[in-house]
Amino acid sequence: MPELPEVETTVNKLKPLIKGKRILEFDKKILDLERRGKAILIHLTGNYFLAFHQRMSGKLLIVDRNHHDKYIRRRFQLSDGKDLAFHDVRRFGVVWYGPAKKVLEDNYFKTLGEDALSVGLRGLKDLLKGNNPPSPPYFKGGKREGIKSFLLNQKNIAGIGNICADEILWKAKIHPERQISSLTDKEIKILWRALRSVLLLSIKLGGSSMRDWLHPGGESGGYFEKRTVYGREGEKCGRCENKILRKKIAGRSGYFCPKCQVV
DNA sequence: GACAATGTTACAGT
DNA sequence: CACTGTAACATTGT
Repeated sequence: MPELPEVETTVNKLKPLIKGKRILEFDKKILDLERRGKAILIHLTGNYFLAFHQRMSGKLLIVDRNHHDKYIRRRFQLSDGKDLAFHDVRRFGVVWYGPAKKVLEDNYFKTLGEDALSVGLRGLKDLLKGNNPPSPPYFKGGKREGIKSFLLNQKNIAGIGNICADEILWKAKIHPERQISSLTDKEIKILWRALRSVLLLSIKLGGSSMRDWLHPGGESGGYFEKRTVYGREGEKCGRCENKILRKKIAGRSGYFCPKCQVV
């Protein structure tokens, strides 16, 4: 499911394909693209934004104008003759269009925490310990909350989804239900490093193409094959002889090694 | 029918 | 009261 690495990949791949082109129906030119959390923001002339959240099954594709598909929910004709298409089987995806200010007033953007790739070790520590200002204005982390639930909450840190959370926690050897208040400074440092390495490796490999997620040009990403725990219930842990468990945590499927991930 | 997924909201429980 | 966890919701292919 599109998480930070997939959205980052989408933006990176889409940028050279559409930057500078015009969107005919809006009569606006595409100035730039950026990722914010798991959303894609397209900056248009006139201080307008076109933005997307892929949620579960959304994909942004560049397609020929005569190419049709029942799951293309929205399409935008570009000045180069191609179409930018929002393909979304599950219809959970969100499309925003309007003045930049209006779009950013949407609850999703308004409550988004600091980006997972921008958070420094210091920042992560402050978040987990509830230090400093009410860090992000909509910060939701509590003392006894489990670490996975904390990482998945976009109001705390933006961009981490279910796959990345499990991969990060396995790498850091931390149990997903570990209470955040019990994490030592040393563990937080390991967690921060694991967070960065998982996200950066996934971006390098073009994200996870599980189910049918694709890059705008139709290529698939290579991270899903490299994953260590997600979806690997019953398989052997990559570090010890134990089997990967699956348990419902924070309302999602959680995969982890009960032996080397410390509660 | 159950399930998988995201992110928001409502609500029961501590 | 403040904080937690859980369930429900939007949807549809498997």
